[in-house]
Amino acid sequence: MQDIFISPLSGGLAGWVEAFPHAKIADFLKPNKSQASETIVFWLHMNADRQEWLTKTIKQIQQQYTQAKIVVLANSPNQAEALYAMSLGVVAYSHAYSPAQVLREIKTVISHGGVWMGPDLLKRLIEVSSTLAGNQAEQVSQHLSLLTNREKQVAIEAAKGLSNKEIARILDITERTVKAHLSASFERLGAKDRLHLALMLNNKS
Amino acid sequence: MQDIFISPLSGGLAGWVEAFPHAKIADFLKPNKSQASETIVFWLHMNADRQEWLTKTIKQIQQQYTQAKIVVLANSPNQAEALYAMSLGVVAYSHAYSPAQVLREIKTVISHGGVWMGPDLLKRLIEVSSTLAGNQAEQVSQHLSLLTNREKQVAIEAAKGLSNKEIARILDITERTVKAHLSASFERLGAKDRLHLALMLNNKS
DNA sequence: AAAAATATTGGCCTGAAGGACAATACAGGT
DNA sequence: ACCTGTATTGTCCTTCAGGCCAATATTTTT
Repeated sequence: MQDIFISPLSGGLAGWVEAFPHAKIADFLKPNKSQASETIVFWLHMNADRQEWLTKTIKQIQQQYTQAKIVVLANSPNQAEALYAMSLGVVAYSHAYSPAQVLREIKTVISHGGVWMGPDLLKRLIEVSSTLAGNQAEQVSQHLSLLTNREKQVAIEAAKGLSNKEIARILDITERTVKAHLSASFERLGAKDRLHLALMLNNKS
Repeated sequence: MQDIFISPLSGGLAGWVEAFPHAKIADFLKPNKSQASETIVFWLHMNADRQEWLTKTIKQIQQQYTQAKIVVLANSPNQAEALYAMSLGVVAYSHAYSPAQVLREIKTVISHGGVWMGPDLLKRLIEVSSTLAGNQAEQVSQHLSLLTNREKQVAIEAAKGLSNKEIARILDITERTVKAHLSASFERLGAKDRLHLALMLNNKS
């Protein structure tokens, strides 16, 4: 799992380098040419005056890397910004000057499908939500994080209602392979068949 | 890091044992005599009719073990219960029959300070908190109005993921009749199979 | 270097799903 | 009485899904 830090500070912050000596550090998002199957963690260094940049960058990443996990490291963390970032699909939000140890913890958490946020933020989220009746929009499930890349692709197509044969065609693999990935997906997600899988991925369970 | 499962089912569920062969399984919380400094993960097996028990047990754990992480594994997960549990300080909420793999993921996440919850719940938390506004009534699909009463009943069950046989049993009709109603439903709604029907009735297409 | 996942494909088999082609019974409206 | 829509069930048949038995190559992790 590769780490890419994006920060206006060339060289990044000391804690980052300490935590991930082999990470790439850039000052802007480079176009994704290679169709890497590997999951990439993007660490976005957020400054109060760069909200527009944050929005744009997150969207770009999500377009170019379906597998990416995005972390926002804020110079001046605040709940509003955290909420905003997480509503865009960011899976962790922390202080830019978090020590290396914390950064590594964050990485462990998100790479196993978890979410990382400060205790205050979590509490706030829960308090507010407990009192309100909410709605839900569309976004694909984080169940997907439990699947491997290929399984994910197959599962997504299956959840759209495609047959194994159709999936095989568009992914250019054998129908047999589709079955294998699907069976593995059922196992991992605890779904009993493709319909249950679809319900899960469509936020119905 | 020690794992303690608390479940009314002696022996616990298979997935737990598979995930954590060395965990203790009890049917009630034992008093803590030793002042262990080690972090303990408590996995509470929740049943719909035991909310009182859940509340009491969580409070006891928090009193006796300052370091404890508490996970709730629910037989019938739902958002309300999840919100309630997390408002008590639970750091993960999942299905009781989650596969071993998921349980291990959860443990990894929480033991590194993360929070684990279903994608629905997270999304709901964020949405509600960030918008704080408009809700939207639970609109049952308008598709259903195209069906006759009996077809409707059958279609709804099918959309939950039940098999023809199961539907036949709960509606007390023959499996053949279920098929007839389903075929009629497909015809009327223009669905090509039960999965598409499910997607339609779940407002996904 | 060794071990563990992941991606790929094969064949075989069972059971479920859904279409084709029916029949019967009952309700309500014309 | 007659027609129409609904509800019910039957048999036969084909296709598909998914489990079980694998094996192999590549990648990732330890």
